[in-house]
Amino acid sequence: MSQNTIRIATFNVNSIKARLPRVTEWLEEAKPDVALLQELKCADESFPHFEIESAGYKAEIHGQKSYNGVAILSRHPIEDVRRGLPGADEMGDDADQARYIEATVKGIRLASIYLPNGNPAPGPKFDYKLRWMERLRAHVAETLLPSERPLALGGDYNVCPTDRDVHDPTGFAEDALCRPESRAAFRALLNLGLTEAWRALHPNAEGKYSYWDYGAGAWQKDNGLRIDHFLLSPQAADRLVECEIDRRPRGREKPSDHTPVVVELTVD
DNA sequence: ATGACTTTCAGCGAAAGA
Repeated sequence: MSQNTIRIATFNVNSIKARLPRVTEWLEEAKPDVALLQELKCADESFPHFEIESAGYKAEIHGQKSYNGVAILSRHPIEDVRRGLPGADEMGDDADQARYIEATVKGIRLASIYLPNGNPAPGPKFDYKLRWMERLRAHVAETLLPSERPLALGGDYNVCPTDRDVHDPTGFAEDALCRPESRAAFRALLNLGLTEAWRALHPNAEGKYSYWDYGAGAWQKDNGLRIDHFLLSPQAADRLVECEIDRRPRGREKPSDHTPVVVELTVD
């Protein structure tokens, strides 16, 4: 007896308008049930709903002009949408940054996350990154995990979890993506009981990346970083079938600097 | 090599990205 599965992708598109041909052709070929997008760089009212619906997807948006912006695209109904993490009021400086959207699809609680980059580090942007990560940790601990439901948090975490996830560990040692504080905050999420899906299925892999800089021939030389991840609650990790990096979109004309990561989970 | 590339902005150079 075969089981039904759901395929969920995460993709930092680096402008949904500039990337629309890449995104629609990838949706047509990869056909994920859900696509979590980051860096839309557009306001809610200018999101290209017509083209996305024509590809077969409904979209819930948390947009922002010029910067940031996240979305949940789905071929199935999207329920109980939440925009933004709790705690913005205490932050003082980020009430507007559109970096988090959460919703339920087919009984799975999903989030699309665009974690702050944090460079240059040290500095105020790095402090902001660490505060944002603590807000995410608190929300997962206080609200999401206690529900004891399947939970998949996908997105651009802007963290290389270990040196195996960086083409040049020495050169990036002081970078906000690789610094010990960033990695400790990422491990604090895992220590709540979350599973990093790709690493769980590829425990010994090195040199597998989800981002390549536009410059210096980084893609051609495979000088990349693995910073796009899925974190799963125990109830979702028990359903984990597969997690793969889809390199195809990065090699095409006018690509995003990121490429999608796809996770497959069984559903009832 | 003080670089490299891309996107946005009521732009015309600068900021941000990672």
